[in-house]
Amino acid sequence: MTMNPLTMLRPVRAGNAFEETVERLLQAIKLGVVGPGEKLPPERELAVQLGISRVTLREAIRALQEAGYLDVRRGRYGGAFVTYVPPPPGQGDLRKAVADMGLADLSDALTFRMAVECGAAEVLATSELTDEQQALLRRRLSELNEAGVEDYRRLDTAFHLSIAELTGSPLLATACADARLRVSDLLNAIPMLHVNLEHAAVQHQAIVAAILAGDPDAARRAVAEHLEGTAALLRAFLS
Amino acid sequence: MTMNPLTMLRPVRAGNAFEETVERLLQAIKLGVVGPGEKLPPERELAVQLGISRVTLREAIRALQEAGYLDVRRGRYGGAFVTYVPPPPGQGDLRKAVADMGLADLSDALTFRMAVECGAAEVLATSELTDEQQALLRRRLSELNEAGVEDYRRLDTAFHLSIAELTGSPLLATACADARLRVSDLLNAIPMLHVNLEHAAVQHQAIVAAILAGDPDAARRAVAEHLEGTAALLRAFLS
DNA sequence: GTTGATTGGGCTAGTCTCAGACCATTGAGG
DNA sequence: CCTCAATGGTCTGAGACTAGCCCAATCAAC
Repeated sequence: MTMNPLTMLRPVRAGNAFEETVERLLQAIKLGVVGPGEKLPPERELAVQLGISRVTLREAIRALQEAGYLDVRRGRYGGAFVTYVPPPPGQGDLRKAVADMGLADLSDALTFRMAVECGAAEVLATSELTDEQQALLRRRLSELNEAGVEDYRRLDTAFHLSIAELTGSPLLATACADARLRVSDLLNAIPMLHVNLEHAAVQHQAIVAAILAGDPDAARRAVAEHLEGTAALLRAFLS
Repeated sequence: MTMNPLTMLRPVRAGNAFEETVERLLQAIKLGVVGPGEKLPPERELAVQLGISRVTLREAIRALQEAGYLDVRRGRYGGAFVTYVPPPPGQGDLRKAVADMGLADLSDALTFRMAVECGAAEVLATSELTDEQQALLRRRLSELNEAGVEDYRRLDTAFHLSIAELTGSPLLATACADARLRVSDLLNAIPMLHVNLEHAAVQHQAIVAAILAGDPDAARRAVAEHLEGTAALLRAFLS
């Protein structure tokens, strides 16, 4: 056997459709893809998008409703409205969050994130951006800079994912989203200190500048430095 | 809506379990994870590894048997033996292979591969390698250098995937395997010209050297150059 | 008010998938 | 030759999942 088969012969499906759907919707909610007060697409549409039957989707929505994440209303202009508001960041849950996922998985997730997000930034800096794309990137940055404590995580996620999506590579965008998901619980548990936010703002600025300047190496380094900062922060609060 | 929901609200499952299993096994066979003459793990084991029932696995195996990829034998020391031998590379099918996946998907796959494989090499060059790991890397390289036309693709895959697996990040390894899969049909359709093989050998050597030297930047550049070569080759045969 | 479009709520028949048990075949070792 | 462990082959009952249909509620527009 010349190759390790474990990488290829891994599980075909992660669990049953219901569980996966709950997980997926929860991620969309926690990451703020649909923010507080907004509503999910209509069941019939969403079921198609998720590639599952409406019955299964409804079960998942019902579970999230009972868990307090959604408020479901009938009738025209009804829908499943997000009631979840992200908890105020605090140090309390960090150790628990880490314990939940395991140290090996944490390292895995951070490594993965570093690889794909750096890659995305480099790709984006290499490609020619339209005025519209440049504007989007700038807008995301300024939105993030003006964000309050409430919205910071969501807009931070939006900023990072925009870089991935702008590459035009769905695979890369998905990988970045996946990476973000795997560390989101950790990120939410980190207290947002003023100095850290300032560092992050400078780094975000550097990332955008490098991308707009078409400097792949600088973009990569900027992202690497930024993510390294996050990782260091995690380590600091864990030790 | 502050974020593009299409990245998060994508399909939960790619298809039914049967189809996904056939696909997965076919990939393992075509990539040479289980080479010609070797056999798949026993059904009961494999079903557990793939996270599916034995019934579904058997259906998939039967399909592959009827398609001529496997020879299934009963009794002790029996099993599902791989009969597939990779077809001799040729230019004939390249356009067809590209047409099958579409130009946008091709670009997506190449971009993704560039990002994750460069990332893996950089990560690996950053980490401290044990003697054993260094030896594995060297062995894969020398195996590849001594490979005949028959084994070249398989050993090339093994070499690239080893880099990903040695990072110790399953997520990254899986991403690299996935990326490789998406271009494997293209790679198989490229004729293996002597000059190209020589270039590739030099580049492989450079990649290993950079990793063993612990030079992340050089490792990244070496991989980027190597993959860019492949992409250029594809473009050349397509125009 | 009445209407009609939109949306969630619910039902059913059929298919897919699973876990587990038991049968059939093979071949090395005694 | 016989035995027995390992392996594929088969069946069954239960549960998950689906497609499609119709009902119920809501609210803007008329």
